[in-house]
Amino acid sequence: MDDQTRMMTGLTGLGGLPQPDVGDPDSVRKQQSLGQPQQDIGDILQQIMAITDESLDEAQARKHALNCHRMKPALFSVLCEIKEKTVLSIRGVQEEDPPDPQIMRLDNMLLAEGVSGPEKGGGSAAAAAAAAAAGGSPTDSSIEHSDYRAKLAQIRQIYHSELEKYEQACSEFTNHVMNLLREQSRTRPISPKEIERMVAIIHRKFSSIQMQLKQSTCEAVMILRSRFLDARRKRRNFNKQATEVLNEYFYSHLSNPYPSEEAKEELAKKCGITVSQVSNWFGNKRIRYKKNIGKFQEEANLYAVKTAVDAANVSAQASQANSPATPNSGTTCSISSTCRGCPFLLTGFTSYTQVDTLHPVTHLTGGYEELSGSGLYTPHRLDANSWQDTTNPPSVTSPPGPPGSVHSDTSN
DNA sequence: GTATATGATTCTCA
DNA sequence: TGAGAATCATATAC
Repeated sequence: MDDQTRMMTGLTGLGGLPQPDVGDPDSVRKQQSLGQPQQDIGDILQQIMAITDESLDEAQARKHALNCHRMKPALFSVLCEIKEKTVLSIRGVQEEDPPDPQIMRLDNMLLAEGVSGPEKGGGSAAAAAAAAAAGGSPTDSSIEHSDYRAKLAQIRQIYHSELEKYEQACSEFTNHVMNLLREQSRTRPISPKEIERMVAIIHRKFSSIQMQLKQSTCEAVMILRSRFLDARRKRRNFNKQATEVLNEYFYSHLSNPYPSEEAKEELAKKCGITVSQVSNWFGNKRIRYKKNIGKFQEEANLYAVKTAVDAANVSAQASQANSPATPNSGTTCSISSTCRGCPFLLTGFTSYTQVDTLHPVTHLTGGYEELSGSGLYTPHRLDANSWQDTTNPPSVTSPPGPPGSVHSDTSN
């Protein structure tokens, strides 16, 4: 007799079903000789199906009868035997799966974006960094920042609530299956290892749902991020005063318009923009100036005149303030606020004004040049080694500004 | 609506 | 890493 037949014949006698006594080998033989095993199986299945419609009490009673059946130990041992054989085929399944790389990627991303993990940092930090890079007015940045944070918090909330539901459903189903298995373990051999494996299978099934949840959350974050980044691309022109400050610096350092980090910071502060925006501005300005010097001549003239007028005003104030005996005793540079502190002497500057208003740009190169060791400084003249003639920024060859000067062309 | 100006981004290079 | 160069995308002027 094969295992299945043994099992089935064993089952026919269980549960108080109206079957011949299977405990009696003669009876079984009689049955088989009658050629009715197929019919019996059909009947048994019918009866099993009917069990679901029976009342709980009846089912309990049958279960009790089954547990107390004198054939139970025999059936159990048969099942154990079958199990012993079949367990070999499922051994491979028992090996632990490595963590799904896709889930790991999603987890890392959600963590980095601040959706999972601790509430602080992550996304808000990313938003802060992005907002800082966005530039514009601080108010705008903070509005965008808070908007981003609010939306991210919303995503986070939905994610956690869905995750909670998922975990609850998963644990409920697992418990249910475990209870069923425990229950069944009274009538068939189920090892704790098997229960564990079953739980793992359930978790695997559920993890695909979890993956979907994580994936859609990531997508939502990506969409939010791209919208936020798109918003960053929305360009706003700097205000007039900021542009003037930058232009003043640029044209007054035309021989070497590469502000140092300190100068950039100072300019950024003065203009109400970020240091990277200052860098962008100078990068764009240098390229565009170089490409079309002619076009910028007018602008250069404008700033030359402006700086000359400013300087004249400063000199007038200085001569009023200073002793009449020393009319040219070193006023500070007024080309731009960033130049203040440079001993841009009136003599040098007067000549600068006269020359450059008559012959602009070609002579107006900004920066300071020491007059043959005299200690007096005049604006630089454009020379062959100037940045405008080379692809790369000039090496640090321009004359150093006076001590304490903030000019980058003298310090970098 | 089109041309131009301009701030930002991306890529390459030293 | 900073700069040049090309390019994108938007603002602004007409």
